[in-house]
Amino acid sequence: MQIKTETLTTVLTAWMQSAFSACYGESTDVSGIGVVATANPAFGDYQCNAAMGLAKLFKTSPRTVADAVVVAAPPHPAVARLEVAGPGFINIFLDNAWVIEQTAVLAADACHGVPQIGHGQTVVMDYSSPNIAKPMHIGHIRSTIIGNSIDRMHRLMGFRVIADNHIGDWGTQFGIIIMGYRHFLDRAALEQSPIEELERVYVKSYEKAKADDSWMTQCRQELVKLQTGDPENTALWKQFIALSLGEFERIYKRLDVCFDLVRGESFYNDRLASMVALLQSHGLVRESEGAQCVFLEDDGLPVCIVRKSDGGYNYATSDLATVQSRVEEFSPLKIVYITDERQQLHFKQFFCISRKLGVTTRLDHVWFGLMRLPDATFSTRQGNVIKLEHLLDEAERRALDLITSSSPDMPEDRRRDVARAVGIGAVKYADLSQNPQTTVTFTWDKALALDGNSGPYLQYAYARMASVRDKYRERFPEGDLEVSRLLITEPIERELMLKLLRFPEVVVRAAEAYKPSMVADYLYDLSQTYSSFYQNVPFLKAESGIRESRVLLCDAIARILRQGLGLLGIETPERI
RNA sequence: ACCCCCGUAGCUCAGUGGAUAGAGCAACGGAUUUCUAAUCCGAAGGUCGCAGGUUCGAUCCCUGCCGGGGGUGCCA
Repeated sequence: MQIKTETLTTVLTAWMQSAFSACYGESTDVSGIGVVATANPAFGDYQCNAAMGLAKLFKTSPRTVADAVVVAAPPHPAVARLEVAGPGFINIFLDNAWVIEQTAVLAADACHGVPQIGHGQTVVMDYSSPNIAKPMHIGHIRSTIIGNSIDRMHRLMGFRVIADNHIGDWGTQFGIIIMGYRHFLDRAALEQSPIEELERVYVKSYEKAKADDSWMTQCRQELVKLQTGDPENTALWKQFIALSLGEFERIYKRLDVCFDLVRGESFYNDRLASMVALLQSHGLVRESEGAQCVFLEDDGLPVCIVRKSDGGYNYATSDLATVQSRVEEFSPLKIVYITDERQQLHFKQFFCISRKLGVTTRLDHVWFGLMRLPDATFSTRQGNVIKLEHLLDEAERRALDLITSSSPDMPEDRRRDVARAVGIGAVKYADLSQNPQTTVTFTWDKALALDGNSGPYLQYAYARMASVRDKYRERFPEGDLEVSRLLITEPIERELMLKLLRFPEVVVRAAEAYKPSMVADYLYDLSQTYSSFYQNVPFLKAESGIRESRVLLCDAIARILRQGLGLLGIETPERI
């Protein structure tokens, strides 16, 4: 079986490069010559701007270069004509029959033209990674949602993805929690809401530790007992994990996020000592103030502690051991970490040390900006956190209100189901449509927007497409879309087809840039154009032939929109 | 002190080394006997933080400055 790896842009780029070669000889370096979609249809569909840059090299004018390339370009089935414009732009006009044919091919393809560039390769994705004994709040949604979307994009491109939820189940906080649990626990509250109660005792114990040195010392002792296998503390620790995972799982189910592995940091505990030994054998470790350190000043990075003066290990060591384990077990092409921006230095350090140990696997850190509240930075201790479940509940409630008023005839259970999809879709889209690297200022109205540039706008557009298809079947039972073909009778139909043909490269570029927002942007733009089409051009009332073409186009857009929203983890109800 | 992000319409944000910088919200004027008005159409809104530089061409790349956020050896 042949694996598709091309997109429209790569096809046109290769062709344009061959035209330059034909014109200026095989020895000319054409690797920098590219093709981009035009901003204005007056300038064609795609354009090549290379003539301007190369004119100096060829010691002639840009227009002369462009004219020569246009003449030398071999015929291509996709290209109707070329035009030289302005200072030396080469404008490419695609052939209508080819556009129609490719749209039909794209719509029928299971992956909708997305190239299978990951075929036969494995990627490990490390995202979400909440800490045990702490509730998930709105700050945790970004890693989960962004990571999951990047995960989905890679799967669509044919990668085997190992999504690993690297739970924070080890570390100094457990001494504090154990002390809190022993002294402050309210059993009834634990029954009611386990994580909230665990967090409460943690915060109380933490406050006491800050003020009371002897309490802090006892916390450390409990931690040491846990780390040395004390049965009682180990049992407590396991209980904390079980309680937390149960609550996390409930949220993941609502968000439709699932992992292939849930391995906490503790999974790698027995590798920590040997990891430090390995670092030592590479001559990377030096003792400083009682701690084992890797100095990275030659790489322009601050020192990294791999074993504390008390003999404990910290997260750099743990992450190094985790890489080692993942490389051994999965032989991945790359390992991708999705965390907030505060961890950039940590990842630079441990990636650097990994390379010194000879790890050649590509390691990528995808970071995103913090979530803030309009008036304050929010933190657990200030008590101004918004729990993730509260956000999701509120989203579904608002969506239900809207559906109840706009579709009063819909049965109750169905209305709830749609409200769930729309509410969760609104929350996800609000996050994914923004450039990940900017700080998000959380507001309820933005996170739960149901109109304008929002998840529900896209879902609504989809529901209308589905409705068109169903209405067609209802009113024209004798019609056969299978044997009908696409036509271009209005400029907006061609515009829509060209947008559909861009879907594969949007997915590839978004995945490579780790930016789901690029997919969101594309889908919103597509949906806007569709809405205009829908509003201004009759489908079912058009004459036979044109009617079938428009219904087919509508169906093609629906398929792409459904797949695209799927990449964002957003459902597409058939009715809203 | 140093390092990393951000600064675009009143507000929230897209955007790309290319031709006339775009959406949403808010505000203004229209459209519903019609395929779902959660929509569409129109008008309005900009020294792309400031100043230099590179380039045929810079909002985008480089340097400096100003403003905001984050980080910097024993938390993760």
